[in-house]
Amino acid sequence: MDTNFHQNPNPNQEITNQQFDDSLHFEVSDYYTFEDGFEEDIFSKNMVIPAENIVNETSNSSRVANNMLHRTREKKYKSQSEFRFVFITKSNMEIMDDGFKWRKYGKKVIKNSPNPRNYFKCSNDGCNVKKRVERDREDPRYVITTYEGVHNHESPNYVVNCNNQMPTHEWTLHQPSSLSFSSASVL
DNA sequence: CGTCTTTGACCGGCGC
DNA sequence: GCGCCGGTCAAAGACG
Repeated sequence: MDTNFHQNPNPNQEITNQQFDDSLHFEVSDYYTFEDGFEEDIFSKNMVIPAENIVNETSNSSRVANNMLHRTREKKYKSQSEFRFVFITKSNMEIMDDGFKWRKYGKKVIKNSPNPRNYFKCSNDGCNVKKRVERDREDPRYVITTYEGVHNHESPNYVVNCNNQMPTHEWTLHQPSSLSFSSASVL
């Protein structure tokens, strides 16, 4: 499966393994892409967790990922061809700089979840990419971000101030440092 | 004053 | 048909 990195969570910055202040630190735990027919394949095979390549906390992150995937499956999408991308991070921040500018258009309390789900659209004219951000209902240390669609424009060289919570931040991978967003995928 | 967020209302899908 | 639920809209407010 060819997974391009149109959704690299932070395309403007290099991925590093440096240590940072805890308040700026989060870990990339899992991410998944969904393309035509692929979602069904995952479930019929009880899915494979790619996170083994990314973190060493796979037992917990896998559970979180499974919860999300099942929730994702429950949802009916307008078009099977829409690109979907689930990104799970361990972070004390909910709104992270992913290199794009987003406009919040909704917030919803989800049944059986103590944490609300936030809805965003890409601010770029004519770009219909959406994302949903919520904390995992069972382990609020994890932030689950679901991207839907493909940007029809380049990522603006734009640093989001994250509601003044932080000036900017770096993405840090638990391990290994050589992970490439363009090659990792669920297969 | 322009931009962004908040939040209640509304809508459609789905199960019963 | 009805109620529940998640997703979206849009008016009003907040903020710089």
